[in-house]
Amino acid sequence: MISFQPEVISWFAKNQRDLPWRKSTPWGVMVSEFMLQQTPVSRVLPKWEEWMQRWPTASDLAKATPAEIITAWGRLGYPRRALRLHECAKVITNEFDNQVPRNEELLRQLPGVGDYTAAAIAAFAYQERTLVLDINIRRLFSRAIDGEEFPSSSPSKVERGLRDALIPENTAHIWAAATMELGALVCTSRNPACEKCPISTSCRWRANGYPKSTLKRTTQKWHGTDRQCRGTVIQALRDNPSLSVDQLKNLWPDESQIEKALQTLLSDKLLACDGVLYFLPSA
DNA sequence: AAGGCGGGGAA
DNA sequence: TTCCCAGCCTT
Repeated sequence: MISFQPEVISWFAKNQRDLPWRKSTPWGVMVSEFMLQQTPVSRVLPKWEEWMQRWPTASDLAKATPAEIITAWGRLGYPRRALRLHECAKVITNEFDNQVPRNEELLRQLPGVGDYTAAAIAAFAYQERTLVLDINIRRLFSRAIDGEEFPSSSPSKVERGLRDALIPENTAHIWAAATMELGALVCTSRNPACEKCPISTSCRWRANGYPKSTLKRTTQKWHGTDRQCRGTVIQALRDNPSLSVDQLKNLWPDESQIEKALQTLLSDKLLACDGVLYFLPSA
């Protein structure tokens, strides 16, 4: 049944991108995985270089302040990832002798590390045999094997079992990187480049005539008023980092929404001190 | 199982 | 405008 592994591996050997975290330390791998959660490679590249220069190991980052870290995170998005990575750095420094854990179950306990990230770090930093299922890999298999345009919203037990059975014995980490790369560069979400695909002749989705997915797309982002209110606060603080809470309340008709927005923002990108709010990226 | 969380670039 | 991105965490 599984005869397409050699094609994928040799395609990867010839076509893989030269990504800096592929020849970095385990900590470098970990930083990249956090930055890459829901963020495209192209936007992560410069920021990763900057962080590795500034904080080469976990203990270096552990010494930084949240304000410095959020500032350095800049506009990568989902700033809570930066704070969770900071927490990871402290745990690694204090409990793991400044070494990123190799064990998947141990990694999984760290803040901000879910099933994917734990498997990815173990595989890419330590060449462990883990089941790596990111959106690229899931989409590739969904099409090639299941004949479905898109995978379900999250991996089921059945999916995990089927994909696990495909992992080669001694080169699991290469298999993970190769399938991920194929999904990212060829078997893309929109306009896949099937003419460049090394396994197109055995692709079930292609054989079936590329049926459109009937599955409901994953959560549509909706910019509700809560979100707009937060955006207003952030913009105001970018211009003037020392606005007080009272001044902010004049920016929005509904005072309670401002309070709600601040409650959300205070957990990651704002700091409060003596009734004045500081927007960390400009601190 | 569903919904929230950022931001920028491509379609 | 909508869609997409090497997900995670809390109801």
